[in-house]
Amino acid sequence: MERYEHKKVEDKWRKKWIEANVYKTTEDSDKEKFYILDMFPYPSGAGLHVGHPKGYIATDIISRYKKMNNFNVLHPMGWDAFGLPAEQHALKNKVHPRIGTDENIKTFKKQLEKISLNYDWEREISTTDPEFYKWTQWAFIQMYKKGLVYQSNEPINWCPSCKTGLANEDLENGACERCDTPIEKKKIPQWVIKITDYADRLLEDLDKLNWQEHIKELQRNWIGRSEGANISFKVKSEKLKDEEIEVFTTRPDTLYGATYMVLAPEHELINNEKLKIKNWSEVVAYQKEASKKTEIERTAEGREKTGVRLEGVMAVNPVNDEEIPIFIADYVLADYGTGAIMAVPAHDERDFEFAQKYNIEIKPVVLKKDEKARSVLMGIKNISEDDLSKIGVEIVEKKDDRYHVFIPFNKIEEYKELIRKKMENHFWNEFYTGKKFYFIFKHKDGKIEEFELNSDTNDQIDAYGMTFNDEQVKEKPENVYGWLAKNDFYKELLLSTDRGVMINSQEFDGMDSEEAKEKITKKAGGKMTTSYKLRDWVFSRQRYWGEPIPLIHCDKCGVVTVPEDELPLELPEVESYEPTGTGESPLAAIDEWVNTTCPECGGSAKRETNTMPQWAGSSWYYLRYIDPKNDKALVDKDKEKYWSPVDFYVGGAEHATRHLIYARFWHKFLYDIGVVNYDEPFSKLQTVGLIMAEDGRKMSKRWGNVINPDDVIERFGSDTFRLYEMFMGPFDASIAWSTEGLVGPRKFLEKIWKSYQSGYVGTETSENLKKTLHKTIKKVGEDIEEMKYNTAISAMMVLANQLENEKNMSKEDFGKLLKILSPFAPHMTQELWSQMGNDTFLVEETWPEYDEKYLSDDEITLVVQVNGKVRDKITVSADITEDEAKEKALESEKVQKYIGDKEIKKIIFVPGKLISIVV
RNA sequence: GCCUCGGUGGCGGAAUUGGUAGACGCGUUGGACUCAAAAUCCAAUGUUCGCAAGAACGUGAGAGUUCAAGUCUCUCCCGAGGCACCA
Repeated sequence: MERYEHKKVEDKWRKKWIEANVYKTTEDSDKEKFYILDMFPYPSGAGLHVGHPKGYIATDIISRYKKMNNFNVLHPMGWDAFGLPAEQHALKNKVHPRIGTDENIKTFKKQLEKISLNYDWEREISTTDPEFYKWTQWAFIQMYKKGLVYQSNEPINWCPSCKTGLANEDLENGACERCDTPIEKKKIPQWVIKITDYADRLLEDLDKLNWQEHIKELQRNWIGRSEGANISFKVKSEKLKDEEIEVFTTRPDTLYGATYMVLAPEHELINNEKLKIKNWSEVVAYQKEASKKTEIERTAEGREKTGVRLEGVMAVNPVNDEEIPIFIADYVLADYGTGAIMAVPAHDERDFEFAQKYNIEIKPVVLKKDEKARSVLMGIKNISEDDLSKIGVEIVEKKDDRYHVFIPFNKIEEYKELIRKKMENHFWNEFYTGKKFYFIFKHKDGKIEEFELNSDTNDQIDAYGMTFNDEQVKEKPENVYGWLAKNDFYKELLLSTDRGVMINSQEFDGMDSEEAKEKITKKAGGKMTTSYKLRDWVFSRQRYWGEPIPLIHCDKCGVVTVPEDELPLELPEVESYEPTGTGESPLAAIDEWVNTTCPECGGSAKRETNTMPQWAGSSWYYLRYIDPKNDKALVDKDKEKYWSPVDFYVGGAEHATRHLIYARFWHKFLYDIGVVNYDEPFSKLQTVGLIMAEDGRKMSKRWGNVINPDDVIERFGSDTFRLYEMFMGPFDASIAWSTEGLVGPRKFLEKIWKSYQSGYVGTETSENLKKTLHKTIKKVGEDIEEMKYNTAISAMMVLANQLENEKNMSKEDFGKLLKILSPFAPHMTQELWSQMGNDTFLVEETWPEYDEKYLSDDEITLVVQVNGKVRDKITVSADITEDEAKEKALESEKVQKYIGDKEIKKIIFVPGKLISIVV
């Protein structure tokens, strides 16, 4: 009997497939297309580890499956090869980054070929290839022409270790995503792309994508849309009359509670000399301090808020003309909203903290809706607990001289009556009715006065409150809500961030706060607007190994784009790739490249020396596979129409808010200028789970726990490797590698090999085995479509086990088995297929159909439950009627034992499943 | 703090969407073959009690709905990922 030697089998077929060019994608086909794509890798020096191919194997399986189902499949691969590691390597070894990059690509490709992934290598691309990045530059120029690119001098995120500016997406907790170095703010001129112009579309179009909900949610959060209002406050100082500051707020309903205003330290108005800020030096000192801080220092958890008041300047609240102080504080961010806020300490935790520190008034304007009325009850000498419980009042806290109580809404009148009768003289009681506060004053002589708290009664209540406490009446009355909020029992109602009922807000009192939002905004002369967390895309990098930005600076004409017929603008050779760290790229040192002529006026001009971020090429690479050699256009329109969009995109979840946002943006732009026919690039997205090391940690050179696929393939074979990675568990789960675990899939392959070599094939297939076979055909097809490979493989294992037991199968049926296994284990199945006398390639064969008649069983096992517990299992024919089933179930001795002489109350029959008897 | 997933044997994981919990694989134990070992094959393998037949318990914890809950509802605990001074 011939032994299964994986090496021999796999080498043989790998060679034959390449010779026969079976993976080539044919154009102009009448077949339905299917574009399946992997996120292309960065070819690192370390080569592949076993985690990389997991996604590639999955797409390979789908690709083969779709081909066998008569689809025209596009399944390409390429290289995302610009980036820092190649440059770092070049610096260290004094070779051009291109050399290292090319070597790495070669290694990666060799490794991938060993797995026999059916990529059409004729469509291979690399982002570093000038013929490719020509079109990255071209798209950038189109964006520039459409006004989507602007130069910014705002301070940007700067990584002092990578010596380059970074986009918001490149940060992780305030540090560089690559090297973990804390980010500094640095002022250097930057090219920025207005991705925020697309924020709404990026958000809304998520709804039409067939992506995992969890990834869409990440994008929604990243875009971070919030509805709110822009409202202007007049600014007053000695000299200044007409200046205004606009704030952004999501809570315009709380405008009456705005007791101060805060500007970001970088806010431009501060530098307006007319403000006549009296403590100018203090303000400047604070600005300086703030600019020095790293992102991490600024946002460190638990950090106390700081700020400086602008002395001699006040803002005027547009709805009640109240003058409020203005502060600068770094808890307000310059680049979100308008860089200025109205601070409402009563309904915002940060403002509350700041107000407490700087002793600013806290004025509640929204009363939280509560389930119960509540009160702090004093003067209780004559009030017994019994008195209270009789009318349903619940004591939540008891102190010597007071109760904190909840009052049912329908007992409020009884409660009032009790207070009037039994509260001691010279006390008052206030309680919250669910909508407002109500006061009952009992004077020394027993006279009773009652008030609802509102702006008319506020002063009177405040005055009574004072005299009852034997204090002097104040000259200026206080806000009663303010002193009520000092009591913790009321604080949670008055100082909450929830929606509720308006109070303390003149004509809006009593209104629902949601409803008040728009009305108060209107009264304030503001307008409803939307703000986003998403920032514009900082697009300049001060490094060498990236696409040169195709712009020219001319003294006369300003910034001019490089003429399109001069593209690609190639990276020049340079002596030193070393980043300068000054904010200039290494390209700035090459005079003969930098100095050029202006394409508009012909005068002398200088080239832009920054390069593009690594995300540029990957934002559109998937389009180039459709038409990789086209030198007239980014992609041919007809070809694009046929192949786009990508039907299935597979890659790591870590790209959810980076690559996948940039690519969607880039694609929408290309759609807007008519280059592509669809406004979303990837209709279905599936994320791959990580493969962890055997020790449960991430695979990393640092831990020395990396598993190289070459070693695995050498020992177990590529087919086993492929099967194992798919069998490990759910595709998107991250699971630890187990070398022991490889034995299972290997044994499974050997079982099938042996079944053939032992002569089990060629005779009859039993009825039973036929049933399993057809059920398996159905299941494997369905599971592939849903990427449930682990269960597909286990179903085939069941089939193989049964074949081994029965030792008989027809040639035709065994062929079907080989076909459904072939996407998973292409080499061994192909060898057996050929040994059976076939001279075709399995990948070019047709996927077998299952026969409905084998899917249902004639006899089934019916579970019999008594009171919900399984007591017996009876074998019956599949089409048994309810009455027959009941009769049979009751005949069972075991069942009778549990029924005994008890009365049968109910019998439930679930066809094909169970019968449940309730006694 | 907020958002999104998860929690099932010694381990990776199944479970037709409310209907036999633990498929399939690994590991472990026993047996066959062998001078022996490896490989292979057969059998057992959730826990507890029991010689056995069998019984009870069992899907993070607690309650609830139901004839029936891993699956639905509520409360809580733990873990992973993401966001985080975003007004």
